[in-house]
Amino acid sequence: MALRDIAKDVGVSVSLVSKVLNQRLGTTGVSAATNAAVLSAAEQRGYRKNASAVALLAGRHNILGVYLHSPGMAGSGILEELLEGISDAAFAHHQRLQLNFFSTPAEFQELCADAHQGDLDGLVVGGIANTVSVDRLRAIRAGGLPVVTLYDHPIHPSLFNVGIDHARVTRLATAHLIAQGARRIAHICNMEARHDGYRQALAAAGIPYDAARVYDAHALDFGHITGEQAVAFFMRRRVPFDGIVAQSDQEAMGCLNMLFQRGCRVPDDVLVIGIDDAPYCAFARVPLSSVSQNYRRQGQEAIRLVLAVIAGQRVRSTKVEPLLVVRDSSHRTPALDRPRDVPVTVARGRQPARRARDRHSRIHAIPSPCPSQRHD
Amino acid sequence: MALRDIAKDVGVSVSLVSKVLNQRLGTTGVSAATNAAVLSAAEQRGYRKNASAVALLAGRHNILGVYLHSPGMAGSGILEELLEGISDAAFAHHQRLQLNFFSTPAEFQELCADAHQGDLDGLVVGGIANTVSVDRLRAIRAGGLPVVTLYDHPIHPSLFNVGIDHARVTRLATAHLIAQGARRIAHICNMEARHDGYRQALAAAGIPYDAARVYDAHALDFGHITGEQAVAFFMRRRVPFDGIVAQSDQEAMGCLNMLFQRGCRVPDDVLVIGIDDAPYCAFARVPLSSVSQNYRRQGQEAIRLVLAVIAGQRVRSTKVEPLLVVRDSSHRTPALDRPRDVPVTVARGRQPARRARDRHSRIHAIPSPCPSQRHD
DNA sequence: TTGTACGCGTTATCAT
DNA sequence: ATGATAACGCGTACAA
Repeated sequence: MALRDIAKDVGVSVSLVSKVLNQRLGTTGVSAATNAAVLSAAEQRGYRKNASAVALLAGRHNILGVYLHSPGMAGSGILEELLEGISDAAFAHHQRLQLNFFSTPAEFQELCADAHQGDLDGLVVGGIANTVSVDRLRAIRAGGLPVVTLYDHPIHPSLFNVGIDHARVTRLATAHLIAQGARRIAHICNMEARHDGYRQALAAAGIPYDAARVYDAHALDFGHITGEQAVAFFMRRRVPFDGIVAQSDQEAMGCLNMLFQRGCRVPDDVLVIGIDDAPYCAFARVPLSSVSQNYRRQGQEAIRLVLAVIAGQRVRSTKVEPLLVVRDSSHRTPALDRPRDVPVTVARGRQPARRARDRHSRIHAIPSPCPSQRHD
Repeated sequence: MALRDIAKDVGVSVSLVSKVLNQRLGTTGVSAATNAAVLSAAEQRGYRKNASAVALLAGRHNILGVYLHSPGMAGSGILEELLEGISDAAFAHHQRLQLNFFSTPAEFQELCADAHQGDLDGLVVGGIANTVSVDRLRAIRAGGLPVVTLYDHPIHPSLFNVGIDHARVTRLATAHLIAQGARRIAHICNMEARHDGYRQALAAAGIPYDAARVYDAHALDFGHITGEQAVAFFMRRRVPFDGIVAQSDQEAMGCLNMLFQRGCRVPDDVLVIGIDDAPYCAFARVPLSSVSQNYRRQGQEAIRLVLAVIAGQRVRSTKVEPLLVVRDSSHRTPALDRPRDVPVTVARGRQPARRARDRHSRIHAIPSPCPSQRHD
């Protein structure tokens, strides 16, 4: 099943077969008879190009490295979504993946050493924490390998980035709680950009900012314990609040647990919203509202971007738009007539950004033009 | 940075460089001088083999297809674990991946059509539900492509499988509850094999089987609602129980929710254990005990197996061993002195099967020889 | 309209 | 101990 075989079948030369199959016939053309014969022979023998031969000839490999920092998002579903976006886009462009997970900086550096010498056409680096070495990546880029990162912001001009507008994430969450009637909204603060969004939403609604309603957590403490501590903190100080914008779904779960333990009702007394739209939001004691960061799209964008760089096109770093997913924890009037979340075992389509389990939660996309689609 | 360049540097032939770098010197050997010169030149120029050229020559591609059925395990962490195992093993063997997720049978068939003609050396098919067509896979196998599946049992003799001993999973869970003092253990039944394990554990402890304590769920209803319904079912019928063996962590979460709603305490009144060891077990209202199905190992095994088949070795389908993970929900005396689960943001190592967040939950491996290690 | 020749980078075989 | 040659499958520049 090589060009040779088809050429033999039809009785023409290998190069002619190649031309026909690639439609590289110049100005002249082929005789209709030969054309048809070649095509049918190829069809019949199930001909398929040898990717290695093409790659060898083209000086490419059609392989993209994907280095992901996996800890910090267990169970959040982030990795699944990101990988689905990445694998879909890679497959569509006939790229194979060298997929690697790393935990420690040492592991990351090991991978970088490999990338430097390996047979990769490009590299996508992502995950959550910025535990990677910018210098390593710059060296790789300087060595000629296109690099696309998946971080909040570009970490260097030569390293293109598909980011997330964090201020927008919290702005969306906070504005939603305001729209639901909350006025004294508490906030767990892990990241400055997200804190900005919280304040912007308050300002836009004319609600004064009160630092007493902000609980400062360490930058990487996104766990459920942080949520519990935050609620306990506010209560200990007798700070009244009727809404909480957490920085992760785990934090929000911790908030729920502590609120219930202290006799509060959600959403009746307090509205709660998390970030990430983790799968377990759907089956929390009170189904948890959340802001999805649209990781599937982020993965797709990363592949598109790195391929564009490989192709020598001029590209720019982009950001993807967050999505608001409303469930009971942030909704004053839980709709009894709204169908209950379907079990997650129901098959879900690949194309729609949302999962089938959430067909019944309302999704609010941001209406403004989406910068992440600039290059489509 | 090709062999040619090094040869030019040193002033020898290309083939000699190849021999030196591959240590294929036959019986004769090389002069120490040339040897050193070649090695240092290669080192200095950062020489790296061109994988495409090697693949072309070898008639291989070093690419493995990985087709995963993703729905049904959102948030369980299964996919992460499986993929970490797969990518680790693939990287170790210098194999790249063509990773694809499918939801519907139609999508699966599309992928199969591609595999049939594509540049894959082998195929790993997995996920949870058996929604794949055995015929399609057999056709692919018959076409010469090694196929390894990740299902409960081999679905055809020509398709090797890395499976899970389901009876052992529930046997382990049930025996654990018995060891903790439970005698009237309820059971949610989705799969016959798991039901067998439940009965085996009872029998081994001399506890009579009582069909009234078994709640029959549909084969694919592993969601939290099933857990709620099961508890409600037993209570409605006034069936007494002091333990529940659920069939998933979501089911177990549903059990917890309904038990609390009805005023029961866990673990004081009822012991609860789930299956899968999903990440959210650690931050449930009562940290949830579970049986891990060791998906990381399963992924590693699948790669090993498919490479063995490619290499023409005789292989056999295997099974991986489940691991019992004990947290508070199944433990009569919650140890106050036991450190609380650390937040998941703590970095975790890649090698150990367990996550850092669970460093403090006790893991009970099965002491018997592990069949999955037969081929190591 | 079709065919020939060459080269991508590597390795195995055979010759020197 | 080292070198020359052929071959893997493909695409393209050039020749006919």
